[in-house]
Amino acid sequence: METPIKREATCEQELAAIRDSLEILGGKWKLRIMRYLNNHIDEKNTFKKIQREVEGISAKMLSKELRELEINLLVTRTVMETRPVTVNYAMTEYGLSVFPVTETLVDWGLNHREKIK
Amino acid sequence: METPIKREATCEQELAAIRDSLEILGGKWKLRIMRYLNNHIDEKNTFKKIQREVEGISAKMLSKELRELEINLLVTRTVMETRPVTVNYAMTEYGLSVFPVTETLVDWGLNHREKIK
DNA sequence: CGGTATCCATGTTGATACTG
DNA sequence: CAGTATCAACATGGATACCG
Repeated sequence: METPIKREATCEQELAAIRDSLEILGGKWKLRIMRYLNNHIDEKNTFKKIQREVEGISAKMLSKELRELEINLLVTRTVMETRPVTVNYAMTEYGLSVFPVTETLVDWGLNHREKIK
Repeated sequence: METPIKREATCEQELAAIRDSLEILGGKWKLRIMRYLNNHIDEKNTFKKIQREVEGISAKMLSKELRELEINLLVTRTVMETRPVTVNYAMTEYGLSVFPVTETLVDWGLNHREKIK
């Protein structure tokens, strides 16, 4: 179990933290990619396969988004020495930590839809 | 106390709910405006005053964002019959429900910054 | 005061073609 | 297969001027 950390943050730091979170959760594709990977944990998820299954994404965007997810330690990239080469992507343990956050967004969003209808 | 509601949602509905949440939390200004209003509950928060205090926002954007917040029932707009007319904005009770959600974004963001540094 | 209208700079995304 | 390069389209936001 993790040690609970007492945090103090200024208003500006909080806004920066929110920006950081939204940079990952707020874009058009990152969450879709991560949700796909998370629902296909036991499979080999190659670049092509992800592109087929994440509806509408271009190679350019998929490449860019996967690179950013990797830099943020949310996703691993593994080059398989097949012929031709394939590359495998998977969520990291740490990456799974985004899903509880998205749950709160889902809950608020569903409730909000009820509220304003 | 509210009745807990058991929700079932498809993947697409969940993504739509997240989009709804992010439309409000994810933009550049809405959260700053709401945080400002929430920290100045006992004051008259006129258009001009908000524009002065929310750093860098233009009248165009402030007008647009406030209108969207009002439509989403997060903020009230009250025209005061002073001369000249002033308009007063305030968080609604319901609007306060965004702050627990932002807290989870702050927590994840702060933790993430530690993680990747 | 509380906005709206207009025009413009910028960044983000898509389409297509191409490479190792 | 797994990308990159290039160009075009579009959305977002800012600056300025103006109105009731």
